Amino acid sequence: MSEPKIELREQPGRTRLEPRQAAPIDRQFPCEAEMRMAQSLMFFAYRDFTNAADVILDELGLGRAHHRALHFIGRNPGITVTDLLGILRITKQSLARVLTVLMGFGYVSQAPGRTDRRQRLLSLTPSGATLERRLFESQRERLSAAYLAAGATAVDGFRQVMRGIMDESAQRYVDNTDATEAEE
Amino acid sequence: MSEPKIELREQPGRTRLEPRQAAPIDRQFPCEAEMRMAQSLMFFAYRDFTNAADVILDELGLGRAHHRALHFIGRNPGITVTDLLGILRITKQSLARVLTVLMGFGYVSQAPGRTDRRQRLLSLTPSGATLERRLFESQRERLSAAYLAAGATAVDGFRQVMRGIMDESAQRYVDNTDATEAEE
DNA sequence: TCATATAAGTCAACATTGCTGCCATAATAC
DNA sequence: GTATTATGGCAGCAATGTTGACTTATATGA
Repeated sequence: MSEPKIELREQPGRTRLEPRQAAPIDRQFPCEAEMRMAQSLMFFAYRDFTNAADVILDELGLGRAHHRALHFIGRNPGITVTDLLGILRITKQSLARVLTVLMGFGYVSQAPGRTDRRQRLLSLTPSGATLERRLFESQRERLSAAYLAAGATAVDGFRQVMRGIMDESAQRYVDNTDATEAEE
Repeated sequence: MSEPKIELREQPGRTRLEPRQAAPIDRQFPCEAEMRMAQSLMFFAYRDFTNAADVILDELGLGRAHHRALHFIGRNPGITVTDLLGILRITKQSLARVLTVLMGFGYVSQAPGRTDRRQRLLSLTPSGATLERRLFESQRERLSAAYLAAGATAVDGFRQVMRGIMDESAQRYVDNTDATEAEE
């Protein structure tokens, strides 16, 4: 693979630049090649980032959906079911299936809301927090290596671009998280 | 979370400090808060990036798996089934199911290998290329907005970090693609 | 206070996309 | 000529997403 042998109906005519130095950003800024590259980057980075935790999850008979729930409950102790649904963007039924398992194993606990007793505020139990941390550590290794290799400036760029890709409500979420983390 | 308030699961009472300035990166570089943030960034950015194409895929009765195949076949015309399996990291059966549909709709064509006639070299047909481009354009909007807003330096950092997160073979792949695209 | 809206739980049924194991065919390689 | 490789196909299972309908408890507002 890799080399286009036959045809390739796309790229009508590309101007060629000889070398291939640092960053050949000449024409319009986000050129097609860069956008294409981004598609691949998203695929591979997401795949390998999640794979790190999948190994542990497999041992426990859990899946990525459980990890996502643990992560967001861990970051937002006392979150309501509705709010968690809003973050994950899945249906109540999909979340219920996951939460039932997590509560069955004692990783997540519920508490009625203080002001609104219809709510069931979700939190990690000690063992849930331990598991979530274990999953986190499994991803941390790969991630911190990437961060260290790239440097603080690159990490800042990474954060900016990732933030820009997500929709507004997600941006607001990470902005708040960021603020919260910083002041804690 | 970052700060141990009580033990480490929830936080009944948070100590609050007033301000919340720029970026307090003092301690070790990739501090926990940053790693935690990255988990959220990966989730939201991937979710919204793929969602853009999902709308179109739904109309056609296709899924993300079909999009991924179209993307990598489009980027690597004449790729063998084995190589595509290596990129996608799924089983032969999972890919076969997807390819059967794509060939049934006439989006993908096969040709026997020239040197090894066991191979079935995969390429996009004209209509496959059109569809792939349509899917690409749906993601491009969001992505190029993010790129433009962040700027070339940030994009470079984004690329570096994403590359560092993926495993070695994926890094080699994107390095080759990068070189190929740049010189084309 | 009664009507309506909201938070949450639950059931049944279904689709997509992974996986395993097993087997077949054709072509290559030693 | 036998082993290996590239591909294809079948049966069946698991995880996780979906819809739609219905219930219960609680909150809220006219």
